[in-house]
Amino acid sequence: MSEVHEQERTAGGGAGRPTMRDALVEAAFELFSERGFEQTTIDDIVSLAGVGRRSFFRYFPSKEAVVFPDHDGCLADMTAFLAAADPAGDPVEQVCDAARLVLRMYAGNPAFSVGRYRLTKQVPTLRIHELSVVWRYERTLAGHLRTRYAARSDGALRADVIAAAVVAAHNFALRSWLRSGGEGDVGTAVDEALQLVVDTWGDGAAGTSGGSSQDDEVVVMVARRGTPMWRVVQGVEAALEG
Amino acid sequence: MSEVHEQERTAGGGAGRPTMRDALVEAAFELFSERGFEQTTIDDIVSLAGVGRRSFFRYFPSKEAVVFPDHDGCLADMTAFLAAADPAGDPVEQVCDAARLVLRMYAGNPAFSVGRYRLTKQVPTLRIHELSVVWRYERTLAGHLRTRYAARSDGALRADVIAAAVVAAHNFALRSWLRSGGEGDVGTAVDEALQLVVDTWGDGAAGTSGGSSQDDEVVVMVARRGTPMWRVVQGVEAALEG
DNA sequence: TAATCGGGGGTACTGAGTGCCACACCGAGG
DNA sequence: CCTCGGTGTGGCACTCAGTACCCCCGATTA
Repeated sequence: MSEVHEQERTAGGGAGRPTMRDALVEAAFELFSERGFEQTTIDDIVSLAGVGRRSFFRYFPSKEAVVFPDHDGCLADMTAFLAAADPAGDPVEQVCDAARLVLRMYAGNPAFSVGRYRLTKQVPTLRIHELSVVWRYERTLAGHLRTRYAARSDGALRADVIAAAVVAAHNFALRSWLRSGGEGDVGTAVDEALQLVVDTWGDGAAGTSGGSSQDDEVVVMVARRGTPMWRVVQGVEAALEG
Repeated sequence: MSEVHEQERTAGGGAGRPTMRDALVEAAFELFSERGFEQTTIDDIVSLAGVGRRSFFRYFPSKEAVVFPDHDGCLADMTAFLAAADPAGDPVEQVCDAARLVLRMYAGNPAFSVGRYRLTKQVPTLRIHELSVVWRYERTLAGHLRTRYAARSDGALRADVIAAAVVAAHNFALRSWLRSGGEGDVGTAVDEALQLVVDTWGDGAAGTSGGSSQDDEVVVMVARRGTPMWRVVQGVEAALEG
């Protein structure tokens, strides 16, 4: 199911009819890659996707958001993962595993990730938007570490520093892989990078248990009446990916 | 001279007539604090400042940039500081000192910094813009560390991780101080926070020399014909602050 | 068939940001 | 004296992102 989900998210192909959200993402990337981000207007995207202009903003809060359609769901995944983490385990290992969730998302669609990287690298607006995405991941990791280090006097400081270090190490390996065009094994590269953080900040030798058992079959999405569509979709995506 | 510069930068007061840039910053903050950032239009700002609308964008590239009028100059200061750093010194200590340059800027105008913090905290657009500002600092620090760690096999990774850790520690102490309304000594708080980074990543016991001798009297600003005004201003500010 | 509800389309509007031109000022030179 | 080039500024018009509002259509229910 996870693979089908990934497929629908970016390519829109598969068995069923592609959703409007997928059609918008596909049309946007087609135009962005051929004529650039700033040279493409919302009207261009919606006319290619064959939908109304108003519908674009039902699924994406801004023009930049369509470039990162999967991060909202991944952030929710990370939050759920950390909430279910073993309270006795090494928190540094846990946030490293949480970061690996993001990596899996990138590695799941190498072509899409590399194309987005090339786009993001040369469009300042997208680079800034990506910063806000990364920032939310970092704050989520820091929040988890803060609760675990609550007993320490410098707990909050340690939490912020370790979260920043984990994100930096993760991004270092990820960007190196993206720069190479998606060649080689990202997984081990990220493992090596995160190892540096674990060696300096981790507990030392903790049991690598941390088993997470999520076996839910039914997904419930609760939202206020009037909630924008894109927020509902991200909630559903997050729930489905668990 | 540095103090006069700080004064002119935010309050516009002092001996000489306030520049147009200062008038715009002052008018913008007056309106932002009384009716909010999003409720204030560029027309409101320029009409209060008594200048034309077109002139605003001559000095600031966007509406958000007027909230951070001093960071461009501070970034140039940091770049110059690191370029003049002792090649034999502890690079971790050096980037910590570079981060202290940013702190000095905040501590130089507590009222302005606290007001901006309150504004930034509750306006998403400004929070994102601040992220891009912090990101440029972090990349500058990482660039310095990369050249110093070029010999190590994991030099680039270490550089990115340490830069992220320094920024996180710096921001931890700074935000705590800003949240308190500017009470207490930020300097020692940042020192304590950065000490955690130095203790884990620094050389251990290096000589605290790092003397920087900048005694230039003449400032030369070179720019292409047609360079936007705000870029020229940021260059001059950066040169004057050295 | 009428009523209701929710998703989608269309229209008009606000406001940020840009390009272009006109005007005012100022020093240099005929 | 007038002219010329350069520079800083204001004004006008334009594009486009994002939003508010209303209408249409299809599906469900009485």
